Amino acid sequence: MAGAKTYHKEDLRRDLLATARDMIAQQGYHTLSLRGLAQKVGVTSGAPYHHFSDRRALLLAIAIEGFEDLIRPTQTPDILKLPPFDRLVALGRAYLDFAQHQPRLMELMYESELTTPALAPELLVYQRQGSQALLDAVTEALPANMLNDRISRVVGYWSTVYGLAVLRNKGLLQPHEPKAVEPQDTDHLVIARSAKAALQP
Amino acid sequence: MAGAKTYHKEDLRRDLLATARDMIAQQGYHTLSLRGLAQKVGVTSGAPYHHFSDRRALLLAIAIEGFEDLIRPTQTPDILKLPPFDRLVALGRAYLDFAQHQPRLMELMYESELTTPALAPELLVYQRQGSQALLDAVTEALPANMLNDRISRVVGYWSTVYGLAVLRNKGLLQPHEPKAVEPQDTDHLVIARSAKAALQP
DNA sequence: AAATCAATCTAAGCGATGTTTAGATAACAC
DNA sequence: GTGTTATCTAAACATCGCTTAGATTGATTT
Repeated sequence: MAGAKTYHKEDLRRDLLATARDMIAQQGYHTLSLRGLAQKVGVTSGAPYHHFSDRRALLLAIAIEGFEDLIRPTQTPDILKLPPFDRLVALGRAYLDFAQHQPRLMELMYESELTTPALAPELLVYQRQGSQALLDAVTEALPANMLNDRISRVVGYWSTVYGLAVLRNKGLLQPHEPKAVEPQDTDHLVIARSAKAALQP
Repeated sequence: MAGAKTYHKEDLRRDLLATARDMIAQQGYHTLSLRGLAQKVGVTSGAPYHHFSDRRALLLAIAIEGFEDLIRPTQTPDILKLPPFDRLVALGRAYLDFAQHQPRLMELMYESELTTPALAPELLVYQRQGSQALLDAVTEALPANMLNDRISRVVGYWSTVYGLAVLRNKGLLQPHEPKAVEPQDTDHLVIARSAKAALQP
């Protein structure tokens, strides 16, 4: 009897994740309480502990879902078949799009107590995977005579993309700009320029 | 009788700030509890509320102290008298040095619940002030024929510096680098390159 | 100098939270 | 059907932020 109100919930774990994700998308992970979540799902406060060892584990699961959503588009044939330079620009834009549409999720993925001071080791893997496609594209786009300078160029491009994504969400990109040009309009300029800077001598 | 153990503490507010700053520097702001702090200072749990309206206010005071430490070196004559290009590189390095030496404080200043989702408006002023010297230097260093492209160049340089500072603290700059060149060694390379990229056509 | 007053602290408690435990209920295997 | 296991409820515990009432101190006033 799917959907009927039973004592046993059909799939409480999935309900918890989906509802928590919605709540986080609205008000951030800080204010999410397991008790409030349980109440919203219609279950007592002890029930979630049969599906997650603690609050941290639930947040971790949601963060990992977020990374999968972030990484998936970077592995499509559409992206992979692009020439290296076009690919790294496309990846940068994809990263920025994700950050712009899921700002609260980004906080959970990169700035939450899951990552600092004691990082969940599982999450570090995903954090690195999240930028790997970007880094590979820079390396592949580099002419052979610059490969020895590879690291600083990779670091430079990745830093620019991440900094741009985060600072925009924090509202720190228009400090006292009177004729405020929207950063969205300058994204591709910044990305293209830093991509060029990563490749040119 | 300074230092004598009196009922009235000499300057509890200062003690609380100093001790809290130490605790945050060690384990981050997440795990800081007012009760634990009060106990460490040797006072009951209600005492801090005579000096700070709530936990948030104490964290805010510490964050603001941090911004003052971050901003002060950017306003010295030594820095201000540098030519624009040298100045913006020096400012970038100063920013990175601060982040490297105070990683937990950086989290409080830029990634804590003070800043998201409901930002303390006082803090936004300091956050913007923290990058203002950087932005000014880029603008001043720009030749007249590029001023119309000013915003994207300023945004690009600031994003690179911030991204580099934060990603290094998160350990996200050496993903699977076998012969791991320390990011410290590439800082000036990255900064100099992004500074150049911000200025050149 | 004595009395008054405001500031600061303690002691105790409230409400909310994360988490655990014991026991009831439902789904399922045999 | 019977027994087993997973899942939920109900209740409780510890901790935390924060408030209140009252005690103690230092300063001010007279």
